[in-house]
Amino acid sequence: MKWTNSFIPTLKEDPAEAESLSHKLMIRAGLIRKLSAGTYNYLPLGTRVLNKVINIVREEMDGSGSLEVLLPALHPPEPWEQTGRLKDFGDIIFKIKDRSGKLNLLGPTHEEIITLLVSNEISSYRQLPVILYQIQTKFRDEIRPRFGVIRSKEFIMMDAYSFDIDEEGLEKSYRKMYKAYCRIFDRCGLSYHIIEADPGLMGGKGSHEFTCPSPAGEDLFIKCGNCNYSANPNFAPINEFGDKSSETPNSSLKPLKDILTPDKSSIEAVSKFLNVQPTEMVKTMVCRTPTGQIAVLLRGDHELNFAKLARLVSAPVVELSDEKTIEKVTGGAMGFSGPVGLSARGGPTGNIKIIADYSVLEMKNFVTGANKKDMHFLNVNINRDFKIDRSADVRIITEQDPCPSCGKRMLKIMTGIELGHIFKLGTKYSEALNACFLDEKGKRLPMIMGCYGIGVNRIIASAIENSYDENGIIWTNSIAPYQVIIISINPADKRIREVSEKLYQDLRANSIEVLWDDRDTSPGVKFKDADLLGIPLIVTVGKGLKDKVGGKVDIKYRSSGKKESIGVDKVLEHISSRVQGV
RNA sequence: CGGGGCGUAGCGCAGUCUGGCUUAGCGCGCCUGCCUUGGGAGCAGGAGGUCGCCAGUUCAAAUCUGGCCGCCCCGACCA
Repeated sequence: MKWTNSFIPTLKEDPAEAESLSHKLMIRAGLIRKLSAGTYNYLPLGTRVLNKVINIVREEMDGSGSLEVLLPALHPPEPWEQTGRLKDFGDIIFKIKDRSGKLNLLGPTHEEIITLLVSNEISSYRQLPVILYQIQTKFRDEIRPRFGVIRSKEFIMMDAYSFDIDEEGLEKSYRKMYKAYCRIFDRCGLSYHIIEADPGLMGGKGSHEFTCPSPAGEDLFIKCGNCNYSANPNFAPINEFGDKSSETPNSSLKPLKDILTPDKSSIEAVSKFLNVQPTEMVKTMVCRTPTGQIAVLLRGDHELNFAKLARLVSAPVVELSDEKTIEKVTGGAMGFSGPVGLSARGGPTGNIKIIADYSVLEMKNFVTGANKKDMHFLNVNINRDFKIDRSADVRIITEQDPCPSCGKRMLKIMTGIELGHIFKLGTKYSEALNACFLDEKGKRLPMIMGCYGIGVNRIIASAIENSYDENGIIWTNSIAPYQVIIISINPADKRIREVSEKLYQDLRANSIEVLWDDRDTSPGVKFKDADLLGIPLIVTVGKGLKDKVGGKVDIKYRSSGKKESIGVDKVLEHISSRVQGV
């Protein structure tokens, strides 16, 4: 492609609308332009990269034995009602009405639709297993789209779904996808972590996130510096009865005392006011479950992990109670809750359960709310001042905790971009939508499902977040929009034009993707744009042609910055050997 | 949805506090011509703006007031 025939609007300055690095560079290099918050136009260069990524995804999915399909983006609401997810997803789903007034959804994901399809068409164990995938636009009415294409309202997803006759089959399908995902991200040149994760709204029991570390990421994960264990903090168990840093060695139990704390309701405010550390305080969080209210006790500096709590009490969702309920349960104002006296109000072991995080067990003489406005207790102690129903691991892991896998205290909390997520679903959807098969004995059984998603647009943003310098993007060969860019220093010069043209045609004849910057503009502009675009090989045709020994052109490698001069007669072969085998 | 910020030419911004001194500016980009060609050249000429929208205050509004819309950031939320 000749630059003068293309449409590559580059910008000298950072756009005001962009904050994250990949977002700025994608706009500056002419890959994308915003249409509205959370929707983007892909320009020719961006589309080329997108297609490169899609091709890699498709090759690897096909290679894994999965079959490509294409499902509608427009969904009837009924299957979503059947699985309960119309309600669970809530406002995330775009809802539109057709001319007859019937509700339609824009698909945010396709478990329901694919399960319905398979349920109608597959009925025998002989037809299983099967893995179907598609590469298609998804719609999600995000609360806050951000970071350009990293979180947008409309995005391209590769979503795959496996159907098996038993758990063993699911395990095999899951491994296949796991491996295919690794190959896809490897080929795209991304660094990524594979993280044990919580299935969340998808349901099921077991999932892994593929996350690219980046400051523009919204996902937190923990990583062990010793054994490489990675997990979502919401998922990581804390295999320890307490945290040694909070031990109060041998201190005798001091007498319980109340103290006025006017308007000091947060841990931070009380900590300052009473001059005690948050680690010496216990916070009491009143939570609502389908079966009743729970008071959860946590050390002041810890955070409640709702997912763990939900699993503990076998509830689908656990939420914080509202202010009125809290006042009813504790008899005091919100922000001044505490465990002391709860027994009289239905605590152990009446209808209000008290659950203490393990770390609270080792605490002595701590501070809690007094269930009275503007009042706290000092020197509170378990068993002496109140009883608990049970202790458990219900908090979010911190960097100070031991690794769940190796036990060493070398955890780091990192941020990353979630590139892909794979789930073992089980029978949640097949049961709800009646996707069953007959086994060899003629017994009717629900199919065992897995689902697997990749954010295709996020691969592009992540690749840039992974690889750039102060001058622009540095593409890896496999997803670069072009392999080679030819800069003609002065296209009006006859010799330069002829040599450039011949090289351009020769490269094309050899199926090498080449962009020829044939613009009549000053050399600096072309060098800057070439760096900004990040094309791996930059070939400059200019004064090197006057070399005494014979005409030469210059090659610069974008990633290393290394330069070399090559004779005009050898340059085609030279470039071919660099570009092949990518 | 709560908090904060922004909206002036294709892009980046000044002007708004203190209404009139502007025919609404600057840099980049764009168009024409000349010139130049190894790291965002130079000279000359030129095009391009309902100052987000609506209403109000005023002799007078980019500037003050009210409402609305859009965009960005933080939070909550989210596969």
